[in-house]
Amino acid sequence: MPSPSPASGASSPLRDARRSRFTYRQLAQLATYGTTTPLRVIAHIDLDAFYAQCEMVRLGIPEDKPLAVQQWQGLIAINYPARKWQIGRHCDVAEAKKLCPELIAQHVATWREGDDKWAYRDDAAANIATDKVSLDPYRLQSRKILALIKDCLPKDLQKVEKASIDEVFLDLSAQVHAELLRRFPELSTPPSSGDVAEHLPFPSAAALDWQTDNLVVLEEEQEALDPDWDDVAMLVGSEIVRGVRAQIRERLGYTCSAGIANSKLVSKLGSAYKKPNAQTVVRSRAVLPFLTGIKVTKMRNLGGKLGDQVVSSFNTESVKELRDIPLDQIKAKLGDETAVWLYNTIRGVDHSEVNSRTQIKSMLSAKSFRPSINTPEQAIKWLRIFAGDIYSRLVEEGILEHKRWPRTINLHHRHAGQTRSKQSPISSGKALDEQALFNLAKDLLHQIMAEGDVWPCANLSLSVGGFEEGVKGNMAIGAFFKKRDQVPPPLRPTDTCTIPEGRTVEQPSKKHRLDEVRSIQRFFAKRPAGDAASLGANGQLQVEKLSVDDTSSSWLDRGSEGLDTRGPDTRGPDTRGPESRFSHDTTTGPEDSAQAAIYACARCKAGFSDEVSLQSHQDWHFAKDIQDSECAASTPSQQPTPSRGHTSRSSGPASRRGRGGSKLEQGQSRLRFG
DNA sequence: ACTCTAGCG
DNA sequence: GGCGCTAGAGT
Repeated sequence: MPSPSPASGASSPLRDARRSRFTYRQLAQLATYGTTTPLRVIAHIDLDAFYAQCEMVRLGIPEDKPLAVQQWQGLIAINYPARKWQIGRHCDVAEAKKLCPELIAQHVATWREGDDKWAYRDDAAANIATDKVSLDPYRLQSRKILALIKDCLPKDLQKVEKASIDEVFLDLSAQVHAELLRRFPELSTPPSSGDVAEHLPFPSAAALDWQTDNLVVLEEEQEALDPDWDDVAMLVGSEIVRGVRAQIRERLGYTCSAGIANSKLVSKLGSAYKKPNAQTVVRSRAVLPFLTGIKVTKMRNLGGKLGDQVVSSFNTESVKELRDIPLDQIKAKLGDETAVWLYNTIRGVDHSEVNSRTQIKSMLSAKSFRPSINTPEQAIKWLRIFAGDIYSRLVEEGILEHKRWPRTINLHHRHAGQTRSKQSPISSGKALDEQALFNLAKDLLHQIMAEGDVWPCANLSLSVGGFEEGVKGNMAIGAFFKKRDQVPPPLRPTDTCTIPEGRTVEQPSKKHRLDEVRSIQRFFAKRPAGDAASLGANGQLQVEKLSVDDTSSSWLDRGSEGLDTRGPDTRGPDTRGPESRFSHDTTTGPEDSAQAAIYACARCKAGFSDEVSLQSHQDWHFAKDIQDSECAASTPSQQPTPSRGHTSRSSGPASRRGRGGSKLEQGQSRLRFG
């Protein structure tokens, strides 16, 4: 059927059998990180046995050697070679050594009373009474990895959420969007009808090369469907992630696992699917079959009591069976909000946003006392250690440069099973040093002591929180979140701004279309030719045109510079002693390039220094308009709505605790490759 | 300001 | 199973 003439029955030019399922609008929404577009690409990256890897790298231990990280007599991380010996987190050191005599059990670093820095000590395990564990070495590595990840992605097209010390979410939508336009110029042609509801032409690529990715195996019928844009988008995302993982491996020596999917929910399950050192793609057509093989308690936010409640309410932990339960029945058990959330979750529907926030909100330093301590003098010694710990972390947060400032300090105390706390404000006016923190902590302790029984004390913790962003000489907040008639900030590419509806979008602007192109080239230019060919590598010309002066050093020549937001030399106590092999490239902050604005946006008056920036800014308006036009339809799907108000009944035992350690249990779909 | 619960690794 | 950590709701 070479004739390009009208699809027969369908009459509408918008719906044609030879057209994509997806519309121009849905494509455009990628550029603004719209959370409901089916083309969205989210990745979850999870470092393999992170603490253990940190020690392997630090100590220069060959990666096939079994190693575990020890905390007192227990183990808090076990690398994959050691897991072959059945060593798990439930083991203590003695048991583990019995299972595997060659096991290297490396104790975590500790702070020690009377010492002002943490250190790795041979005798730490024997000094539980005087030492407190320090996770600083891992935080430091976590930062470096995060910085590298950000460095691998185009500055203005990245959205990175630090989910924990060893996990990140990436929203790759905008980058994938740019790459799709580059590879498939036909996507840049406006819809012939002029209506963004028109369906896209079908992708010109016939077969997709998934390389080493794991794909969920599907029924033939499903697999036989031609790839549509969601598959292509996913493939591009997967290539990006493979590149990021390769960099982490090459530059820092860490392996990680990744999941690529349409949502945070599914991408996280994907990264856990195959470990270590692998990545799993869950295409949208594979979501339901994929989830079918997964226990409901493995899903995000269902690992705790809520999950137990679900299981006991419906007498199954199978996602497949839960899907057969009508919404009303779920509502009856869990309350409306939670029910709707669950109903969507077990269908892989999750529109939660990737927050481009890599900053922590509070920090805590704590110690459990075994045995309990009994005097103020003892407590005060610990407060000094806590203060030192927290201070060094505050320095890393940029407290010296007033980048971030904690508003409150809090002391918790446990006595006779009861916990009490006191908190007080931290003045933002005066200097905050270790001594000041210590003094505040002592005050709080005195308040607690004045109010009741304190001894014996089983636990003390000091925390600071309520961080505010830099105040001094920094107009960030006021400038960006001021007026109702919100305009996109003209000069800062990665900041978010709220638009009137209260949603946030990121606005690409300024010189960064160029960075973007460059950075995409990084990924695809140095790839074996076969790879791009499978997708039909067009769009090259366009890139050539855009990638003008590439005078700056190639990313390959750079370390993680320019990304870490710390100022120079704000490191904690780190490289100490010969055993410490973490390297610490000192980094410089991002430079501000103030530019003269000679091009103005007609719509919002934002100024730009060159035509390309202006164009890219107008693209943003275009995409945002489309997103806005979609507002009514979009559900602001959210958190699990922790069954607060209506939990009521039978929060019964359920005592599920599946904790079996088996990872790929029951009927999960098999994987096609390795 | 303070307490409590939850979730995760 | 405990510990260290973070977040957020309720009051």
